[in-house]
Order: sequence, then C-alpha cells, then structure tokens
Amino acid sequence: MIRTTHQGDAIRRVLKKAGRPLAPQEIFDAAQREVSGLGIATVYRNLKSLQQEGAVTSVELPGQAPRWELAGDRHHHHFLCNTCDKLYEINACPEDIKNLLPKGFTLEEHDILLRGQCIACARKDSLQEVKKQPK
Amino acid sequence: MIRTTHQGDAIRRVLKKAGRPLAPQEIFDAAQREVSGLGIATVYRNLKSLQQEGAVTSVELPGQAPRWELAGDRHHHHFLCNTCDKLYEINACPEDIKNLLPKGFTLEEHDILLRGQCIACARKDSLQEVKKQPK
DNA sequence: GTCGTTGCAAAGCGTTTGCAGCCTA
DNA sequence: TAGGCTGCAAACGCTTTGCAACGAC
Repeated sequence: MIRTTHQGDAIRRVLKKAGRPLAPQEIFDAAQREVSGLGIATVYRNLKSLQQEGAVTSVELPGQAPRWELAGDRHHHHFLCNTCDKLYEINACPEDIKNLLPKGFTLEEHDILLRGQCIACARKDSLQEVKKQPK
Repeated sequence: MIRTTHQGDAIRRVLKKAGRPLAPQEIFDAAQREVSGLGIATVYRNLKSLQQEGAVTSVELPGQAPRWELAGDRHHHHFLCNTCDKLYEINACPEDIKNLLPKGFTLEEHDILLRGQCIACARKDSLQEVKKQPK
C-alpha cells in the first residue's frame, strides 16, 4: 500500500512546476525548500517508485546523469541546448524510423535526442554579434 | 608528444577486432589477455586521449555506462537489443530530422537509438515457440 | 636521460541500501 | 497500532586522480 507523504508530494509538485526534465539534485534542492530535512535518498526512492507506477520517466543524456519528468501521455523526444544545457520537449517524431531497421530486426522503442542551440541562446548570440560589429 | 605503448596498442586492437562498441570493462578484459598486469585506469586514460584525438567515440546508452568504438568516417546510429544487450550499428539516418525542430532552434547534432530484438534473438524466440507448440 | 605512460591504491561522484525511528492510514 | 516511509551514514560501482616507478624515444 502506498502512503501519501509530504516528501513525495513535494517531489511531484516540483516536477509538475518545472515542466521540463530535472536532475535528481535539482529536484532535491527545490523540494528541500518545501520540506526541510529532506534527504537525497528519499528523492531517489520516490523517483524510483514513481517510475514503477508509471508516473514519471527518466531521460538519459550522453555523459550526464539522467533527468526526470512527469510521464506525459504523448510520445515525444528531446532537444538539448549545447549552450545553456537546458532540455526541451519535442512533440514530433520522424515518419520513417522503421525504414532504418535492418532486415530481421524488430523495433520496440526508439530514442531521439537533438542537440544544437535553443531559441533563447541563438538570440543572445546574434545580439552579441551586433554588439561586436561596431567595434 | 604521444608515445606508442603496448597497452595503447592492445586497446586499439581490441576495439578494431570487436567491430562494435565495447564497455570499458570488456576492453579491459580483452586487452589484459594481451598485456598482463594492465590496469583499468590505463584503459580509461587511453580511451580519453583516443577520444581527444578523434580516434574513438563513446556511445551513450540509457541507464548504462557508455561504450566505445573506433571512430568511423560515416555518420551512423545504433540498435540495442532488448534481449541480448548487444549494440549494433545502423548505417542509415532519417531524412526528416530537421522538420522536428521548433522554430528558432538550430540543429548541430542528433543521436538516435533504436531498441527491440535483433535478428539472432528473434530467431531464437521463434524456435522456442515451435518447440513449445507440440506440447 | 627525459618525460610521457603505467599500475596501484585512494579519492570522487552519483546512486543505493541498512537500519532505527517516524508518521500515515 | 502496523508497517510503509524517512533521514542518516555507510556502502556501491564506475571513473578519475596522485604518485612513484617504468620505459619509449
């Protein structure tokens, strides 16, 4: 039987509020503001059980610790900004994924991670270029 | 200045021979057979410097330690078998990747990981079903 | 001989686990 | 009150680092 606890509530609330995948440490920092004395182990334990009940999913990133997001009902992928390291949701999916598959292989899932520059960082960059030009 | 060493040679040879991405521990086990007394730290150090010189690349997998492969000249993706955990190269790429991108975002790289059952495991499964049927 | 490289062991770092006490139902 | 959940600290597994010795050039 699963009990409602302040800690678990806070963790869920933090994830919901963020609206983007968070690292365990980020969740810990934010949730600790609501529940003082919170332990990092509790964050991991809650994430694990939330994952088992399908309420959250982990997003694995190259060379980084996984981040966690509330499980949406929609299939989606992610975009990682190479500049600010922020992770975005992409609500689209290539049509021709299955065509990549060698013969005899069966496809069950697929992960796609796009990387580049997000709109916020792209704007900053072009602003800086404008600033630099007069020199 | 970079020196040639038995350890470094063995590591490169192991990667070349494997022809698929290997985990550091796998590389260590195989290279140790050629160079006894080899330390795991040396494997990590070599992989790191090989990566810096662009000779090898790391393949990041969800929830697993990265695996390493010799850097090919061809852009490719990977297929991870959910049954035998073996990682395959996919020499194809979706055409419409750029269409996924939100406006204002710029794409620099993309990773795709397909998962399912490889041809070897799919065959084993169908054999077992045949075996089971007579019962 | 120089100094890049190595093996070993210790240290790091993120994550998990053991345990006694707490708190929800 | 029962037993799931918690905080703490220790343990973990993988990776990195410090250091003295080794060996390629």
